[in-house]
Amino acid sequence: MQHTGVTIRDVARAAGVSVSTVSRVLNDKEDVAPETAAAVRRVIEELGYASSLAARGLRSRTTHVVGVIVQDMWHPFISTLIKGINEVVAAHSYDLLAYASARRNVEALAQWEQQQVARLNGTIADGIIVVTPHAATYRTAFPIVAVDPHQADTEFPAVISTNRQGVLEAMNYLLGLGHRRIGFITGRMDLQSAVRRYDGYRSALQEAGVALDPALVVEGDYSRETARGAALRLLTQPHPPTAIMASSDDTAFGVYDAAAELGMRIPEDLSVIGFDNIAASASVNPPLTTVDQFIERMGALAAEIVLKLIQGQPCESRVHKVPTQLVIRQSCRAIESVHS
Amino acid sequence: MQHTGVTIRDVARAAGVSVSTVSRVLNDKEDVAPETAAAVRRVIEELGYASSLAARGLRSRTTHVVGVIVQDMWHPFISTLIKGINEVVAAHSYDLLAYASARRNVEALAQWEQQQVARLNGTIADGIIVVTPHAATYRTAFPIVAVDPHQADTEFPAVISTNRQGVLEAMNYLLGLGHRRIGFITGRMDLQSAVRRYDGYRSALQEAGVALDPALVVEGDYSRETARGAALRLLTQPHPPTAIMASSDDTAFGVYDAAAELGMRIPEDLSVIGFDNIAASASVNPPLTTVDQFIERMGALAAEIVLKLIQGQPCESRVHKVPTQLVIRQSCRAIESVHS
DNA sequence: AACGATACCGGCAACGATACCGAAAACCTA
DNA sequence: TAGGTTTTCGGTATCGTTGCCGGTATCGTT
Repeated sequence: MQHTGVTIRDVARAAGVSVSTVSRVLNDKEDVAPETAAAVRRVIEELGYASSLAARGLRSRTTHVVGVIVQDMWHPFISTLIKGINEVVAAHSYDLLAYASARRNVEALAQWEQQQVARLNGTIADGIIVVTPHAATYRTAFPIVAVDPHQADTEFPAVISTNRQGVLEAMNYLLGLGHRRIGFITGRMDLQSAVRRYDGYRSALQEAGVALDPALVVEGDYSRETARGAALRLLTQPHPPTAIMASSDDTAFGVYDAAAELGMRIPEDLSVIGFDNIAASASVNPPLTTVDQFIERMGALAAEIVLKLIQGQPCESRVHKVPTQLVIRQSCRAIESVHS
Repeated sequence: MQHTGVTIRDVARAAGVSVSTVSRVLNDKEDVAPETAAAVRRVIEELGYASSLAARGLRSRTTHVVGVIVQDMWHPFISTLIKGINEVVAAHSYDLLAYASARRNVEALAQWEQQQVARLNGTIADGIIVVTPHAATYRTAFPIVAVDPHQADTEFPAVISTNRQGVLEAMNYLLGLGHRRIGFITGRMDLQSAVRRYDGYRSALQEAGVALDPALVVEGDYSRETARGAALRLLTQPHPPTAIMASSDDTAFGVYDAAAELGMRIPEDLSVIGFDNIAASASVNPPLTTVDQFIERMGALAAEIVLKLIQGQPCESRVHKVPTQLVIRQSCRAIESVHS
């Protein structure tokens, strides 16, 4: 007995039955006498036994576990997403397992994901949700759902929000308030979501007949710190913007930081709009006007799809869009005509 | 071939070698010719193969994975903790696996945890960190570390913060500002941390020679919504407190909500102190004075201990305390003498 | 040329659990 | 009571992987 814990054999021996019988009790099979089952259950409780996830999955190919592959469990977007996933998954009495790998070499992210998928594939989880995947295909016929994938068209179902449309709405709001010089801080441009948000920015300007000034677009990476630097560059140039459209709430917070450093007030001196509507955006000062992308609902939807796939039901459509909605708070202000 | 993905056998067949050889390549063993290894590696990459975590763990009893058992991955405390854990774990090139179970019956939490531990035990993870465990002992000789356990003395190493001391400091700050009627909203009193924070409240009053008024203590559960109700009760009574010590930042936010409803300004009409120093506490309005318990460091410490245990090193002490620190921001104000 | 020492690799068993098959026991039915 | 049916249970193979053992090929040495 090398196993550090209690195995099914220990239970069988203690209960005076065979391993098979214990297994039957564990899985609520028919063929077992009530009193035998009761005795086995008592022993299981006494010994504090639980079947090994690994061994069970290896043999029976079904684990009642949904896996989530992420690069970082801590980021608010991901953690909110997991909340949405967890609720649906728990309601179906599936367990949730989030996996983050240390061995991550940036130049081969797609391969890294493939590895993670293969590692959990079939033996640990019944289905997998991959968050912001780089790859568009995995070598497996396995329930997989992507959330916010890099690639536009994936082989597996994907859940995305209407990124372009969301920014478009926000921009129209700013334009309606009279802003014409609107700065833009991009997200990580290797992400599909960032590209589409930038698309929304450009489309809105075009529709409004405002020429795009390259000096007003700065590249960010969704992080607060990078955004701070980007905002400083935007705001210290000769002809600074009167409003900044940020590609994420974190990015918007970076703008807040920069404004504070420059002694600018929001919204009096500068209007700001974020994207995501993470929890913090309601409680910052001033409360941030932002585009809600219903992250929890995205997670819930992804979970529903993966559970459907697990149960063998086909997935009707490949791309599932979750609509966005502009949440107006207090970080924007109408601009008075500069010449009046 | 029932496996939905690629197995070691597929790799062996494709590379024209035996399964054993592939295994040797995978584990960087000595006895394999460089060109053979290269060929195998090429096939592995072509097929997108990765060894199954389950099978590998089952056979070799070492997985290079640290497991974290939580009830909810979403809560800021837990998610921050995971961030701290992840950094240390990744630095040692271990993978991180967070597990949340759906089958949770509240009356038998300790047994539920035992199940989770047994489930991951040995075959999936090399060591386990249990967050806010209910049980004080598990039936296993396995690297286990607890963070913020319910029980005061556990059989396994535990990481806690100096909860009592933290509240004591905060209270002394409030008392120093002249406050005498200080309300207290407790945490979930079944948690060790909540009890110790309440201890700190009582000790501070006693040391200062202020009698404890039971009307100023209301039970909460660390949640914002419950705290809102609790704060409303505190603030609408005949002789309301001039300051509220909240058992967590979320609790303090609930106090903010209640104050807003009642038209009270913070800190002009009411001083508030929180506990945790989660990210949001710096960006609320006004920025919250709170007790930083260095959640990330707690996670990092837990990870270090569990890695040490995995490597067979003994753990010198059972209880590891992470010191707290009062972070003074703008939610408190000195009280003018009511009679002047 | 013959031998021993390596280097390399394949076969087999085992990890803990479940699926399947068939045997033993218990229960009917006539 | 004999025969048949059902209930209950044990034995065995197997999942994908690695550890161990031993076999073969290659090479250097005298």
